[in-house]
Amino acid sequence: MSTIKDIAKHAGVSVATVSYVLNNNRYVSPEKKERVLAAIRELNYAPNAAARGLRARESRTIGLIVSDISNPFYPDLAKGCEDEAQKHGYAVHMINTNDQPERMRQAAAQAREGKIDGLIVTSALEADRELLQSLRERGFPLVLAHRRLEGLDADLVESDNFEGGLMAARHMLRMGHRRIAFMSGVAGSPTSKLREEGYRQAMKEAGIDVPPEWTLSGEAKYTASYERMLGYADMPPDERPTAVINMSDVGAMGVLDAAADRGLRVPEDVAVMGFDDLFLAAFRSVRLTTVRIPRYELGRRATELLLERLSEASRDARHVVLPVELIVRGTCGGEQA
Amino acid sequence: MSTIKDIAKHAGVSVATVSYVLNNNRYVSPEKKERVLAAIRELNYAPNAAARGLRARESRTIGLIVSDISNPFYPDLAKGCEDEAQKHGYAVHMINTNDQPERMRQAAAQAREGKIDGLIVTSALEADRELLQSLRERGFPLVLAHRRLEGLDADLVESDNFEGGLMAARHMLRMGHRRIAFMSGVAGSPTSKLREEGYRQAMKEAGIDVPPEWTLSGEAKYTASYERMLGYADMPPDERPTAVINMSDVGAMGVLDAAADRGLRVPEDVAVMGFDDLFLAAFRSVRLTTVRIPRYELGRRATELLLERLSEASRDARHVVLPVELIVRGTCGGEQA
DNA sequence: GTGAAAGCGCTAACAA
DNA sequence: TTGTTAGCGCTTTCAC
Repeated sequence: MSTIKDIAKHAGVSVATVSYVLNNNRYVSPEKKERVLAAIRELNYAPNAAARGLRARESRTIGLIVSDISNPFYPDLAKGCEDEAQKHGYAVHMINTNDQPERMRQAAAQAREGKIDGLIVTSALEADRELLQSLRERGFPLVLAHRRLEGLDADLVESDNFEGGLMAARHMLRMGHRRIAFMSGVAGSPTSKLREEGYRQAMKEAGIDVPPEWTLSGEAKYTASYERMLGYADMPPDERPTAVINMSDVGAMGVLDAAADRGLRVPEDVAVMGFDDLFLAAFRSVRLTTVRIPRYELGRRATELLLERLSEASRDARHVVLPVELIVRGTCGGEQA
Repeated sequence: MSTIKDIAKHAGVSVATVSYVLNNNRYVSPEKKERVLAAIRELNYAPNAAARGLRARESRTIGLIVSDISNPFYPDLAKGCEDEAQKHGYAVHMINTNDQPERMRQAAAQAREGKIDGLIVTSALEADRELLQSLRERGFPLVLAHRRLEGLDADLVESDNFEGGLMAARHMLRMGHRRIAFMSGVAGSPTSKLREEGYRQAMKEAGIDVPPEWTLSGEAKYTASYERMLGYADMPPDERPTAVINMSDVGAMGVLDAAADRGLRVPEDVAVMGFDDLFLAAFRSVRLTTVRIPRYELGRRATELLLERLSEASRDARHVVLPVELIVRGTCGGEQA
C-alpha cells in the first residue's frame, strides 16, 4: 500500500500539500492539485484509517450491541442503524452479546480502546447498568434503543409501549371481548411492564377487573407462549380468556398454534394479537393483528442521536418515543376488506 | 483517556517497560510488573487501538458484506461470523449493500484504508466480480460465503447445493410424485443453478422428462412464489405439478398460502418443500419439509478460513462445501411420528 | 532487565 | 502558496 509520502514524491510536492488536497482545506494551485490527484489515481492510494484515527482521536465507527441478531426483531433495527451511519461516513461494529455480561464487557473495552466512538445498546439488561453507567461517567457517548434503563443518564429511543398496550387492549374491547389475557414478557422488563400498564389502563376504563391468571409472564418466545396458551385452552369455556395479547409476533404464533391444536377457532373462539409486525405476520395463512413496532426507525433514530452527540458539545439526555401502530388483520376479526 | 506515558510516569518506569508487561513479551521484574499493573488498574487504562493498528498495520477487524441483514437468511450467518471472530479477538464490521454496487465500492475503500483486514462476502453478485478480483489481485484476504463467483481466485464456503436439489427431488420421488416442479431463483444465480442441476439429475434417474413450465425462475420471495403457485393451481388437475420445491422457506410459505387460497390440500393435493430451515418452518401450523442450509456454520467457517488466511502466508484458494440436511416435516407427507 | 528513541501514516501549526 | 516538522500512542531495536 502506498502512503502519503509516496504520493508526495510521485507528484513532486510535500506531504502537507497532499494532505491539503486530500482534505480540501487549504488553497492549492490547480497544477499541483492535478498532479496530486493524478498520483493518487495512479498509485491507487487511500489514506490510512489508523493513522488518521490516531491523529484525530476518532475511529468514525459506532458500536451496535444486540443480544442476538438472529432474533427477528433486531435485523431491521440493525439495518436502520447501518443505513444512517453509512450516510454520515460511519461504519458499524456489530456486537452480539448473546446476553452474556462478558460480551458487554468486551464492548466496553472496545470503547476504551477507541475502536468505537459511541455505542448503541439495544435491549439493555438491568445487569448491564453498572457498566453502562461507568461508560457514561467517563463521558462516552451512549444511546439506549428499544429498552430503557431507569435512571441511566443516556439518550433513549423507544417505541410507545404504554400506548401499544393500551391500543391492543382497546381493540380487543372494541371487538366485544371482556376476558382479555395479556401474556407479558420476562418479569421486570420495562418494555413489558409499560405495555402491561397500557393494557391495565384500558381494562380499568372498561371497568374490568384483571385476575392474576390473565397476566402470566414468561418468555415471549414461541414455545413458552404455546404452553401458556395450552393452559388457557384447558380452562372451562366460560372462564377461559376469549382474547390473548402476546408481547411478540413469534409468541403470538405459538398462541395461534396452541389454539389450533386444541381445536379453538381464531378469531371465533379466541382472538389473538401480537407485537412487532414481523414479515411473517403478513403471510396470508397468518394474517396476524398486531402492534407494529418501528424497528428500522428505532435503529435509525438511535444512530441519528448518537451522531449528533458525537458532533456536539455535551447536552442533556434526550428521550424520543416513536409512535406504534395498530395493524388490523384477521386474528381478531374486524378485518377490512 | 490515559496513555502509556501516564502509566509509565505513574509506575515510575519507562514506556517500554509498560509495553512489555502489556504484551507480556519480555521479562520484567515482579516488582515493576506489579507497579505497572497497579497503575493500569488505577487509571483504567486501555491501549489505544488506532496507535496499535498503525504500528502493527492491522485493525483486527473483519468486514462482513451481506446484501440485506433483514433477509432472515443472513442473521444466523452473521452470528456465526461474529462468534468466531470474537473468539479470536477480532471485531466484525457489518456492511449491508442492499444490492447497490456503490455500497460494495465503499466496502472496498474500507479495505484499502486498512479499516478491515479481510472481507467475507456473502451472496456475491456477478456485478461485483471486477471489484472483488481487483481486491484479490492486491492480495487482500477475501472469502466468499454462500454464493460462488466462478473463476474468482478466493476462498469459498458454500453448502452442497447440488446435493440439496438432488435430495429434495429424490424425496418427492420417494413420496410417489412424478410431476415435480422446481421454482428456481433469479436466473443466473449459481446457487439456484446448482440446486436445479441436482433436481434434474434426480428426475433423469427416475426417467422423467422435465417440461419448461416445471422450472420457472423468479425471485425466491413470498409474493413471487405465491404467484407462481397460483399459476400451477390453475392448471388442469392432470397436468398440474403434484409437488413443488421452492428455493427458500419464505418462498415455500408463499406456495403454501397460494395452495390454501385455491383450496388445494397439502400434502394431499400438492406437496411442498423449501430450502433453508428457518425458524418458521418448525411452527406447528407450518411444519415445512425443507433442506436445511447450515447458515451459522457457513458464517463460522468462512470466518475461520479468513482468519487462517490472515495469519498464514499466501496459500491456494480453498473450497469448502458444507453438507445440507433433509428435514422431513409435514408438507410432503411421510412425517415421522 | 530496562530505557531511549525511531518510526508507523497522517494533520496542522508555523515558517518561509 | 507551499514546505518542514512535531506529535498523535504504541512497539521494538539497540544500547547500556
